[in-house]
Amino acid sequence: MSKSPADSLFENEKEYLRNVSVDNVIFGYHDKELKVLLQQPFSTGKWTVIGGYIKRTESIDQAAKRIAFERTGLKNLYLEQFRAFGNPGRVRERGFTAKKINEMTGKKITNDHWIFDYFVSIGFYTLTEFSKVTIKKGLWGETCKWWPINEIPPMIFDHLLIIKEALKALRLHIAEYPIGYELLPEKFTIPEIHALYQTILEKNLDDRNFTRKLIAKGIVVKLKETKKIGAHRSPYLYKFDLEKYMQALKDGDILVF
Amino acid sequence: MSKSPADSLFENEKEYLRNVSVDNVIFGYHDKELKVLLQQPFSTGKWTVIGGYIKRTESIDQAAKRIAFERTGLKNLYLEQFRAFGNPGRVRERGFTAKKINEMTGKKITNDHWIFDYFVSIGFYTLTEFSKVTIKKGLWGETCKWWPINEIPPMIFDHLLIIKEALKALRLHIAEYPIGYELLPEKFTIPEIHALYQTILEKNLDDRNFTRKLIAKGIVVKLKETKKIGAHRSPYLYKFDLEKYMQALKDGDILVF
DNA sequence: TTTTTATTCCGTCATTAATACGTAATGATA
DNA sequence: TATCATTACGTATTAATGACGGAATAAAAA
Repeated sequence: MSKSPADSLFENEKEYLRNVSVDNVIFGYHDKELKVLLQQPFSTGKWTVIGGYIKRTESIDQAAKRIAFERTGLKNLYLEQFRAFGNPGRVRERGFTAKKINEMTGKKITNDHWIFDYFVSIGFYTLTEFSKVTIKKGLWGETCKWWPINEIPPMIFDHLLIIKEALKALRLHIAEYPIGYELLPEKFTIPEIHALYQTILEKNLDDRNFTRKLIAKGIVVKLKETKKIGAHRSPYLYKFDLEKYMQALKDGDILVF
Repeated sequence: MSKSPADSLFENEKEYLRNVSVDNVIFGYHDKELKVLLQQPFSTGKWTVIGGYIKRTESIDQAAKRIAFERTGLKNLYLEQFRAFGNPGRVRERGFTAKKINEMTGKKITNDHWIFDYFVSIGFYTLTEFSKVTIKKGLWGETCKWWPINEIPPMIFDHLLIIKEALKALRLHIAEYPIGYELLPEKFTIPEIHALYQTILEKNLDDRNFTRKLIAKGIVVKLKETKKIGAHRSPYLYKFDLEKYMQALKDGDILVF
């Protein structure tokens, strides 16, 4: 029988903060598909987002980054905090009792131990190219896979709500800050970036108006080259104007689509 | 020597969650002034926002509401969660040691007890009419008063950052959701609501354009009456169209000023 | 008493932004 | 050879925004 994260938390209880955790909603984009990385830690059939505990020596942002790295292998993921979740309904381990923990770890605790209280979870989200990610198995060999955003399996506790809130936050975010630099190749076509926005916002955007606005903001620059694809006519290639892109990332620049 | 909140937390450690707390930034508006409610819990000279701990039986939203009520006496305050703060720098009680706690409470604990780890704090803000509030002293008789938003005294830990982030969130919020219903009398004048927006946003808004946009949204309705004030000509009175106001509160309705 | 100033109110105009379509050229497919 | 999807460029209408002009009133100042 494999050990669960809660055992580990309990065994290393001096290393982690109590009653607080981090939950990362890791979105992945690739070829007109938006997915979310989920894991199935126990054999309950229920899935969870990529969560973990906070070490007493690290900040919540560092914890989120570490936890995301442990699953995706990606350093420098930008994780945006969007909300905290906390109510008495979200107890970590319904199946656990003081007796069971005593059998498993040899530790004697009472039923009013903090491990039986609920955990407040700080929600973060990020967006990456999912073909770049090699999923790493967790310490307890959990199943872990990408799920399309519209086919989410049964989730534990309030994790479906967490995903929905994260998606809402992501969509609000891209109305003010540009995306694409980590998601598209260095040189990309207008149809590619158009599909990216349409997929994430899940709505059709008039191609002529979309292009006009994007170019008006100055964050994309047209190149002389075209992309040689077998199918159809060769579309022009564009690249981001890094300076303007970073400026817009920093200060925000409302993009209404 | 009065007891500190930490003593109480420690004594009632079965009642509260560990390593998590709530911090409420309570903004108060009255007569063209925006203030924030702060308390000075210990005689350190430093001030804090209105914080407290989360009971294991309540949600974080309920905790925020209870904590705000304990200071202001106001039920039904709407508190909006805006961010969580957590890094190893924000230890609650620098002055406390295991020895000191043992002397004060008789409890024997070690220096790696969770009370010495940092607390993740969930930040909430609210906005009220500060002339409606009768400040209640806390259990430990802390000094508690309203401070103008531009004259914040020295704050503990990252509490100045918490106020600044809350103010940023508040200003973003009123760009999408109406305010005023809890802040203005039932019947109010255009100059009054104009001053409210100008004060909170801390910028001048063209009065003609402001009025035009407000009326275009339909959330205010002109009345036949005028306000009989001694000074100057009698301005018309307006009231909120509650139905449209609540609709805008629910769905959001961008108001660019 | 007359002039000045502050307050409240209503209105205009130029500019910019948003929305909704039209259509031609290309090359793959039927 | 005809059809269709893809890419690209353009325009017309409507709506929103920002910057001003100025009149009427009444209090305050001269």
